[in-house]
Amino acid sequence: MTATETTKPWTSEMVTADLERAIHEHRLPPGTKLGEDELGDAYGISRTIVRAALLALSHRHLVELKRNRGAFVAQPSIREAREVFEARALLEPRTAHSAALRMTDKNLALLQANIHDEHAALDAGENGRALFLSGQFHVEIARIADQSTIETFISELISRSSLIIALYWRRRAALCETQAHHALLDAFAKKDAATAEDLMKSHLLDLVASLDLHNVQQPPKSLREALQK
Amino acid sequence: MTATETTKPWTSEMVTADLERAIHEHRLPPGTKLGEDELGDAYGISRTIVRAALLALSHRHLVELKRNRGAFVAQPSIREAREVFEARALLEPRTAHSAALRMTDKNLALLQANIHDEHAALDAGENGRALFLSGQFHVEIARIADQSTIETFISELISRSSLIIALYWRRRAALCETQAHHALLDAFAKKDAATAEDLMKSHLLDLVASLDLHNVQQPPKSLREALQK
DNA sequence: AGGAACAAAATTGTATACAATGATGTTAAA
DNA sequence: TTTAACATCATTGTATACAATTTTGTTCCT
Repeated sequence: MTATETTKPWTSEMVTADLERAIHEHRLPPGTKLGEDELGDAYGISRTIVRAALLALSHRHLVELKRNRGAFVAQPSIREAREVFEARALLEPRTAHSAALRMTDKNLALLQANIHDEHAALDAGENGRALFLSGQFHVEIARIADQSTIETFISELISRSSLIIALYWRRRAALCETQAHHALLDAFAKKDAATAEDLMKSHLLDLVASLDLHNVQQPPKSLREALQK
Repeated sequence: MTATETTKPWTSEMVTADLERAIHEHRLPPGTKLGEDELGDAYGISRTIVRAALLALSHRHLVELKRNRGAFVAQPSIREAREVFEARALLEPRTAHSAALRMTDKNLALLQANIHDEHAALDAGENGRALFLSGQFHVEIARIADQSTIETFISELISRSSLIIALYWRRRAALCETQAHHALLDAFAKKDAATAEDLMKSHLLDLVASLDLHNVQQPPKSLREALQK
């Protein structure tokens, strides 16, 4: 895990953020059991704090709590995957539009730095970190649009998308999203809101298209049901 | 409160739902202190469960947790109020569109029953219940659209809207939303998706217009700041 | 051996004890 | 009387003990 015992006094919010990032970066793959004692030992805290963090993550649909069974990194179904991208399609293009109108040089530089860091991570073979940064690009846009409510939703959807990518990604080619992000950056630089909105819309469509959301075998609801013929 | 001691074994989810409804119906107005012992006594459970419920409500922005101070029913700022309706404007019209396409007679009957119940509640002077039902109409549409992810978001936004109405409602006239809901129902009956989308869009605009989101005195961040001249 | 019944262990669910923090009230000095 | 320091009280924060449940392992019977 990320923590040793005697570093700092972890709050439940810090643990939540730490776990969310680990999930987002695929260091904790879908289905991973998150034992309370185990996590408590890792962070040097009691189960009380761990449970608060797991509860928070479950509210964000990043962790599934099974009564009397424990917490597991979520495994979004194909159905859920489609829904997540439907929601993103409703929220993100219009938010990119707003962001373009409010874009400042400073914000532009932030987005540029993000793309740069993602490149660096990819070159260093840190795919998880690259994926995280790629997601942050989208969250950053919502922040620039100055819509914290929508930002919260998008942030959750981005993290869930990372789980979806872990499960349903099919293109073996490296995530060529940087191209799309570059194009968005250009539109932002010109404060071209309409173009930014369109680019975001197609970017999301490309993302969905890069997934295999059809016949992949789904996790069976019950073993019994799965095994009878 | 709603509970006596020896009724049933309340789970944290049940307590969360019960409190959310009480907030939604304005039985717990914005700013109300939600003491842990007090709630625990009311439901006949320990603070452990209460804290889980309060945590859940805080994640939905219906309760504000102040460290070492306790939990309070949220008091959304004007800024937040605008954001909530911005988010609704992005999500709900398109969702109404989808719902119209998938509308069945059974779902139509459900919506009709909802409107009927709201009328009955209004006639009985149960304004809180009417407000709740009015919100449920919107959530129901998302459910009919078969978009559970978006439904979760809309459900949260609806509850937050109830807090916003409690704080910023200005028309003294009764909530004449039923007209808008009736019009929507007609569009749904005809499976007229485009009209449903338009009606939802203007319905939300009307709602915002019925609020006073301008010069109302906002809760000061600090007393000091508020009192120096 | 195969399988059912039972026993043991591990893990989560809940309540509670204690610590930490903040609010309130009182006293004493100026 | 004012005000600061202190003491008391109430409430939340965290850890832990115990109960409930599930899982795993063992034994015994067929």
